[in-house]
Amino acid sequence: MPIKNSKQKKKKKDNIEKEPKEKKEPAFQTVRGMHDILPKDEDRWKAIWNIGEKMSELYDFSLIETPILESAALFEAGIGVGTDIVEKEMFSFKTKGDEVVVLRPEGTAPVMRSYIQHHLGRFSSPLKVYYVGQMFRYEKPQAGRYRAFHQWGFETIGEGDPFYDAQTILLAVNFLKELGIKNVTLKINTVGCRVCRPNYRKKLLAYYKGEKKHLCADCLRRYEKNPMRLLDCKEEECKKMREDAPIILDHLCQSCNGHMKEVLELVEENGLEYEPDPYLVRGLDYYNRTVFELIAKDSAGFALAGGGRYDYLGELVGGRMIPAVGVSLGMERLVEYMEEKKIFVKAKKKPGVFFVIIGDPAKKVGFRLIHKLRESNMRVLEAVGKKSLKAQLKAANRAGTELALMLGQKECFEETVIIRDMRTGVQETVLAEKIIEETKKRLR
RNA sequence: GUGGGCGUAGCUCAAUUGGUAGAGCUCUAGGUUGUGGUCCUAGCGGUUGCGGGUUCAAGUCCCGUCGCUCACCCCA
Repeated sequence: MPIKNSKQKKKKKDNIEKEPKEKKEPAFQTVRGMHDILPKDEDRWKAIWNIGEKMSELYDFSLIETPILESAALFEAGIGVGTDIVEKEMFSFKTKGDEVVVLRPEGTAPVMRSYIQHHLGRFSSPLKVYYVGQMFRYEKPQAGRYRAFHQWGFETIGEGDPFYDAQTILLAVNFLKELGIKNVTLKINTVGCRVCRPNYRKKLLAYYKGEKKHLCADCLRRYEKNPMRLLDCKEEECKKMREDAPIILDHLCQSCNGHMKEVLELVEENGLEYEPDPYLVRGLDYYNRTVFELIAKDSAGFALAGGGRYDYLGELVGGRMIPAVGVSLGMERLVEYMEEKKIFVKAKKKPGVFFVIIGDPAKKVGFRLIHKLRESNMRVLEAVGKKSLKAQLKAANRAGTELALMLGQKECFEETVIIRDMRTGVQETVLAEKIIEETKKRLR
C-alpha cells in the first residue's frame, strides 16, 4: 500500500498542535462593486497618470479637485431627476446633521459647482481644468462597470466656440493614442438645443405614436419619459422602426446646424475620422449640441471615453447660462483594454541599485550608506529580512537592478563596499566613502 | 433592478457513477562556509466562498447567502 507523504505529515502535525483550534476570522473583502488597484497594475495606472498630466500641460489644462461628497441636490438639478443615474444609481445618505449627501456619480456637475462658487471665470476665460478621481454609481457590477471607478476628465468652461468642442475631442483621441490605443472609433452626434430639440421631439413622438403597439416594453416607457432614447433600443423590431424615424440632423435650428458643421470641419481638419451616429444620445440631461463617444474598434461594447457640450448645466445648478464642453475617460476601462490587448507600457522608474547586507554586524553601516545613497537621489532596493547572501542576490535578480552593492563584516572592517554588475557578474571593491560617485559612474 | 453561468492552495487548474483533496507556477529553505538568473530536493499553503439540509459518507446533490461573470437596463 502506497504511503501518502503529505497525509502522514499532516497527521503528525495535527497531533502536535492539537489545541490551537482557532475560530474563523471574518475575512473582510471589498464592498460589492469596489476593487483594489494592485501593484501588478502599477505600470498601466501610472502610464495613464503620466500621460494625463502630459496632455493637460500640452493643452493647458489646470488641476481642479472637488470633494467626493457633494449635496445630492447638485446632481438632481444638474444631471436631471429623470435620468437613471439620479433615479437609481446614487450612493446617497443622510449625515448626522440631516444633510442629504451623495458620493459623486460624475465629475462635471461638481466642477461647474466649483466654477460658480469660486467665480473661476475670473481666474481665466475660458477656464480649462482637468480632474481625476473616483466616481460612484450604484449599479450591478459587470465587466468594465464598477460601483467605484476612476475618471479622468477635461472641462472647458465659459466658451461656446465649436473650436473647443473639436479640441476636447482631439485631446481625448490623442490621450488614447499616447497610451497605445489607436484603433478607436469616434462616434459623434448633436442633440440640438432648446430651440430645435422640442421640435424634433414632437416629430419623433408623432412618428412613433402610430407604431406604439410594435414597441417593446422598455420603449413604451421611453416614449413617455425620454423619447430620444427610442432610437437607442437593441430590439430588432424597434431597430427596424427607427430606420424611417426622423433624425435630429434634419431638424436642427440654424445655429445648432452651423455649430455641428464647424465642429465636424475642425475634426476633419485634424485628419480625424469620425462616424456620425444619429442614434447616439447620452443619458445626462445637461448635454446640448455636440455629444461623442470613443469606442475601441476591436473590443465589443462600451465607450472608453465620452463627453459633449453642456451649455445649460450652469443654469441648472447656478442660475445662469455658462457655455462649456468636456470629456471624461474611464480609467478602469483603459487599463482593462490595455491588458486585454497586451499593450505594455514601461514604468518610468529610475534605474536602481540593490543593497545587500550580509550578517547583522553590517546592518548599522549598511543602514547609514543606504540613507546616504537615497539622499543623493538614488533609488535603493533592499531585502534585509532575508539572511543569506544568496537569497538577497536572488531578490536583486528578480528586481532587475543593474547593480548590487554588497556589504559584509569584512567590508565594514575595511570601510569598503563591493559593487557587483548583475549582468556580467563582475565585482569591484571600492571605498565606502566613495560609494556615491562610484555607483553613479557605473549606472550608465 | 430582471434573467443565465460560475466559486477547489497566492495564481492557473485536476479530482472516476457522492467514498472526507492533488498538480504546475509562485513563495521559503537547503544542495554551495559570503555570490543571483539553470538544475535537484524539501517545506509553507485548503474545515473545497460562507451557512444549513439530504446521506453511513458531500468538492460532487438540494436550499439560502455572499462574491464574480454574461445578457438586459444604463453608462466611463
